[in-house]
Amino acid sequence: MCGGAAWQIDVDDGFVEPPGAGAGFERKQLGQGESAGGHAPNLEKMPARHTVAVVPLLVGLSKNRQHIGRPFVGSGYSMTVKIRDGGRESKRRFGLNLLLRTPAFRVGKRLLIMQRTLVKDALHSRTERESLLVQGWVRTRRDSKGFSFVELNDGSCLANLQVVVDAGASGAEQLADFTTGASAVVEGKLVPSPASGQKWELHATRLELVGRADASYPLQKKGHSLEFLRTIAHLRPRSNLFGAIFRTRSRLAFTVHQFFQQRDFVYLHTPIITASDCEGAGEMFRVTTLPGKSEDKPEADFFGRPTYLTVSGQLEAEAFACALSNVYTFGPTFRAENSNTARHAAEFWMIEPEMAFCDLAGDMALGEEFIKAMARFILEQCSEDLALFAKFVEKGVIERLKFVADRPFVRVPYAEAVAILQQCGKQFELPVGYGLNLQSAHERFLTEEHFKAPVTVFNYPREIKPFYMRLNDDGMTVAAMDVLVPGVGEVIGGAQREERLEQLRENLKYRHLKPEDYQWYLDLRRYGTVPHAGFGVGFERLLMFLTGVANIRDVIPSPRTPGNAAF
RNA sequence: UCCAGAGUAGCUCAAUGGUAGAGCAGCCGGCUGUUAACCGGCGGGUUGUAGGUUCGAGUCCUACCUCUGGAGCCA
Repeated sequence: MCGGAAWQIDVDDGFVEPPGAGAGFERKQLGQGESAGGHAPNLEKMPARHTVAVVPLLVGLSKNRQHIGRPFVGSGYSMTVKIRDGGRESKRRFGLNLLLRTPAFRVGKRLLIMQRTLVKDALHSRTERESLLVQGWVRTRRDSKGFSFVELNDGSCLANLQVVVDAGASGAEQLADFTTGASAVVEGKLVPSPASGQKWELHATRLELVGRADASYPLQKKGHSLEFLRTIAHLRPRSNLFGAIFRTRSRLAFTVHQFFQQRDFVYLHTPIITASDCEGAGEMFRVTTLPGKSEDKPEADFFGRPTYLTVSGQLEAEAFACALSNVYTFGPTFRAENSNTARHAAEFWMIEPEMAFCDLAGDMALGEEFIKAMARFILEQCSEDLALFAKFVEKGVIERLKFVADRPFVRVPYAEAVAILQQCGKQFELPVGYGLNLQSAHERFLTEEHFKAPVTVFNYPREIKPFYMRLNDDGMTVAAMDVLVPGVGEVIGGAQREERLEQLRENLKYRHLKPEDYQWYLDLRRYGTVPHAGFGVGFERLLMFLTGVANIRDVIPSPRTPGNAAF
C-alpha cells in the first residue's frame, strides 16, 4: 500500500501475543519526521516513510492482573516485541502503559486490547476494513427477522455508524438490551452499505453490552424540545444537536487560541478569585470561608479582605499588556446579576485581548478581523455540524455567516448612529437620544436594516461608559466601541484605555471612585505608560452567533442562571 | 427584578364548565436490508401546588412554584 518496507510487530513475552490470523491491522503511513501516533509513542524513533503496523494487539495478562474495562494508565508493565523489517529482526522493549493506552475488555480469562476506531474515522474510511472495533452508545435499533440494525454513535461526529447484526454474531443474544442509550462495544467488518443513507456499515462479528439503558431512558430518537433537554442537561450531549454544539464549542475554543497565538498574543490566566471590585460590571459573587454574614469582618476571612469571583480579567490583562505587549485572556467569568434572559448566564467564558501601543482604530480592526475569522472558521471547518444548525436551529445561519465574513464592517460614531435612528422614521419601544444607551432593537436596526452589514459603533458619551475608557479630545466622548452583527446585536465591547495618569485620576473623581482602591492600576500609568486598548467577547454569545442557537443555556455544558445550578 | 404567556401520560400536544384523549416512546407479537422503518396488540394520569366559586373544574377566580418569550443590566 505504500513504498518502503512494512514494519510488523510481534510479541514474544509470554503474556502478550500477536494478533491471530485474519485480525486487522491498523496501518499508518508515516510522513517524513512524523511519529507513529499516540498509541505507540516508543516507535517515534523508527525511520520515516515506513508503514507501521502496530495495533490491534491481543494481550493476555496473567490471572492476577485485574485491569478489566479501563485503559492502562499505571506503570510497571512492559513487554518485549520482535520487530521485523524485511529480512532483519530485532527486539525492543515497550512500556505497556505507553503502548496500550487503549481500552481493554475481558474475553473469558483474557484481556483483549484492540485499537478503538472512532465512528468518524470508520465513516470516512477509504477502504473496506477486515476487522475494527467501535465503542459508543446505541441511538436506535431496527429489527428484522434474523438480523438487526443498530445505530451506534460515539460523539466523534454527528452521524451514526450502522451496525448490522446477524442472529449468529457473537453476543447477538444480548441484542434485546441494545436499546436506545445503552453503551456497547462492537467488533466487525467494515463494508460498503448496499442501501442508500450511508456509505459504510459494520457487519458485527462480536458485540458486547457495556451498560444497559432501561425503558426510563429519557432520550428518544425523536426530536425533543430544548426546554425538555435542559432538564436533563447531563444526558443532552447524547443528542444530535447538543453533540454538534459541544463539538463546535471545543473546536471554536481551539480556533480562538490559534487566532491570537498566530498574532503573537500571550495567553494570560487572570485570577478567578479577585479582590478588585473595580469594574462596576455587575453584582459579584462573594468568596468566603466565614460562616454567616461574612461582610461583617472581612479582615478575619481567608484572604483578609473581601474577595469575589472575577467579573473581568481586563485590569490584570492591562498590567500584562504593559509588559508583554499583546495578551489575551480566555476563562470563566461570573456575574451575580439577577438577569433572566436568553443571553445571560451567571457563569460564562470570556475572551479579552489587550494590546499595548494600540489605539481605538487598531482595537476595532482586531475585533472585526476576529469576528470574520470565527465566521470563516465555522463555514470552512464545521460544515457537517453547521448543516445541522441550518436545518434545525436557524435556517439562514449559513447566509448570515457568509454575510459577516464577506462584508466590510461599517464604522459609525455613536452620535451619527443616534441621528440615523432618530431620522429613520421608525418607532422604537424605547427612546433614542444622545446620552442614552443603544437598545438591542436599535443595534439590530442599524446592522440588519440600515447598513445591512456588520457595524462598529464608536466614541460613546462619557456618561454611559466606565471610568477606564480614554477621554477623547472633545472632552465629551470616550474611545469605546461595540461591534454589532445581524441576528445577535452586540458581540464585542471594547475601548482604548485611559493611559494618562492625571486624566485617569480625574475619571475616578468623575465617577466618585476612590483612588486608593486603584493603586496598582494607577501604577501602570505612573511607570512607563503606553496607549493601549482591548475588548471583550462573550464566548457563549460568539457561539450563539455562529450556530444560531438562541439561548445561552444551550451552548454551555452546565448553565448557571438565577435559581439554577443543577448538574 | 418588571411585563406577557404556558404548565394535562416518559415526550409533543388535544379536550364548549359535564365520562381526560391522540401521535410518538415503552412492552408483547409479526415482518428477508432497515434509515425518525413498517404492521397488529397491550399497559400508561392526584391535569404544577394550595385554596376558592359551582350540582359539577383540566377549563373560571386567588396565591405560590416552575418554565418560556420580551424588557432592564450586560458579554
